[in-house]
Amino acid sequence: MTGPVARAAGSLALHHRITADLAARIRSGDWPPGRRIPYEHELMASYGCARATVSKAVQALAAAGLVERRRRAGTFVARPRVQSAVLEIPELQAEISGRGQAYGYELISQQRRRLAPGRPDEARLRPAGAVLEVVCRHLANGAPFAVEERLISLAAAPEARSADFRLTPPGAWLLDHVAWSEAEHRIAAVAADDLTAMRLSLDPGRPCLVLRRWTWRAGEAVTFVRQTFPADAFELVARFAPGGFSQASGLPAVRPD
Amino acid sequence: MTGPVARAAGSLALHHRITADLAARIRSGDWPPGRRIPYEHELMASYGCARATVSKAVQALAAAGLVERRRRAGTFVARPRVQSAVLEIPELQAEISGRGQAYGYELISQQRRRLAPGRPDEARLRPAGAVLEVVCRHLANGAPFAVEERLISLAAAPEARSADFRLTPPGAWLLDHVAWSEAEHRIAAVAADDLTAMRLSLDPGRPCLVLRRWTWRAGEAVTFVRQTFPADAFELVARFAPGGFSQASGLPAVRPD
DNA sequence: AAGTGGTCTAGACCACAAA
DNA sequence: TTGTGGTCTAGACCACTTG
Repeated sequence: MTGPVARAAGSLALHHRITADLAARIRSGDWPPGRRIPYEHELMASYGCARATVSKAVQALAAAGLVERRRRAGTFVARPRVQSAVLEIPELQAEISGRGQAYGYELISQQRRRLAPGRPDEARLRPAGAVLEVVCRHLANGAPFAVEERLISLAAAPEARSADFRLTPPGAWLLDHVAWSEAEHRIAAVAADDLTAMRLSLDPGRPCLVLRRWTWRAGEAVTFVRQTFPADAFELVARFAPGGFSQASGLPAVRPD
Repeated sequence: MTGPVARAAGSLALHHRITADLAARIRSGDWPPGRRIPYEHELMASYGCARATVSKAVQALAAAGLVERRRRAGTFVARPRVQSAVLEIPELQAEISGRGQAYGYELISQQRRRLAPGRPDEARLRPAGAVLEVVCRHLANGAPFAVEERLISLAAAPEARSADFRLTPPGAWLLDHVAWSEAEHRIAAVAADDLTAMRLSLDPGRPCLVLRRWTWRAGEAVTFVRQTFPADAFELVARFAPGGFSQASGLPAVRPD
């Protein structure tokens, strides 16, 4: 019995406080992917509360995908996925291979430079910071599939200084070197400019899909990437179902085309 | 004291079973938006379990956005949002008004017809069903902003038979007449064909962003819509943050541009 | 004022996977 | 075998909001 509900200082429910505490340690990179977080009974002791309370807190992390729980083993920081299931923006290599096509990659240029504060896209990265600029090209069955222009903040990811992107696409490299993060995507249609058209073997003015993505870690911008696809080569898919609760009726067969 | 964990028949945890039960009633339209669902103590009696169990089940629905809970009032089926926060595809009227522009709407045509099984986009709707086809145009400050071609399955939404879309955009009408649903979006870039170019006051061949959306209710396709935007008029935004737990560090100022 | 949902506890049994 | 997380209970106090 009892349980006078020790109302925490911040007027925030205790289990919310615990969730936020743990999430902060994960997002900051303090607890890297794969690391085991404390057992529930340890968190009970740390926070001085019942097991149901810490359990609720950690289950919220699991529902958000930040951790994975395994019986008898413990709870571990999850490896970041490229995307949630809602907006599928796969790694291009996996996407092309999944189509049964041969994937090709070509580095076009790689250089250090300073940000151009005049460009609004770049302004979201740390102002006046040094960045690594990588321009590359993805091929499917030998045909240009996408051009990628990427900036990596060297302040946020100093390991990139010594990275070599001649063989490894920068997206794949970052997946292994940047912990959990927030991201924003912007998707637009544009007419190919002369340079892009040349790189994609298109006529200038032809429509292209442009995907821009900013990625932050702990509030600091890590990378900005702009990928340009020929209009007929790529289509983004986003599924949305409220609450993934098993529905006996079965989902529609959403696989044609 | 007791609590032998009455393992349910389906080998599914009781709170999961309850969540699925309630979600099914909501998605089927059995409980329409705004309807109050049973109080927790009523669910306790129905399922013969402790309050914590039904509470966990209903809180899962709330987390998924299917219901809204108000103290002292009860728990109510939420009105479907156009989109989750992850992929923001707002109603065009709200989007344009939000920019401080004048919104305009024009119906181009409205007619009943049968599905054309040859078109793969349409094939996802119930085969051989009768549909209402609505073509319309959205304007911002008097300039064409988007053309919309929509099919509404009359088998799934018979009320549409008597709807009048001369003044009301079909999207807004559907929001009030179709309950919770699943959706899929496909986003692509295309060159404007002659008809679309004329309707958007563009030169043929100019790039456009095309958004296609299929919506299902209880496994049955309700509507398909194809919206075409001039490339410079529209940009889709998708944010992704793992778990929206308050992070004391604060999110980056993601509002420039 | 009354009743809802929000939270917390102390204890218990269980399934399961790792050691 | 052991200990983790998964689940459930019976009871309690509280905040908030609505009638």
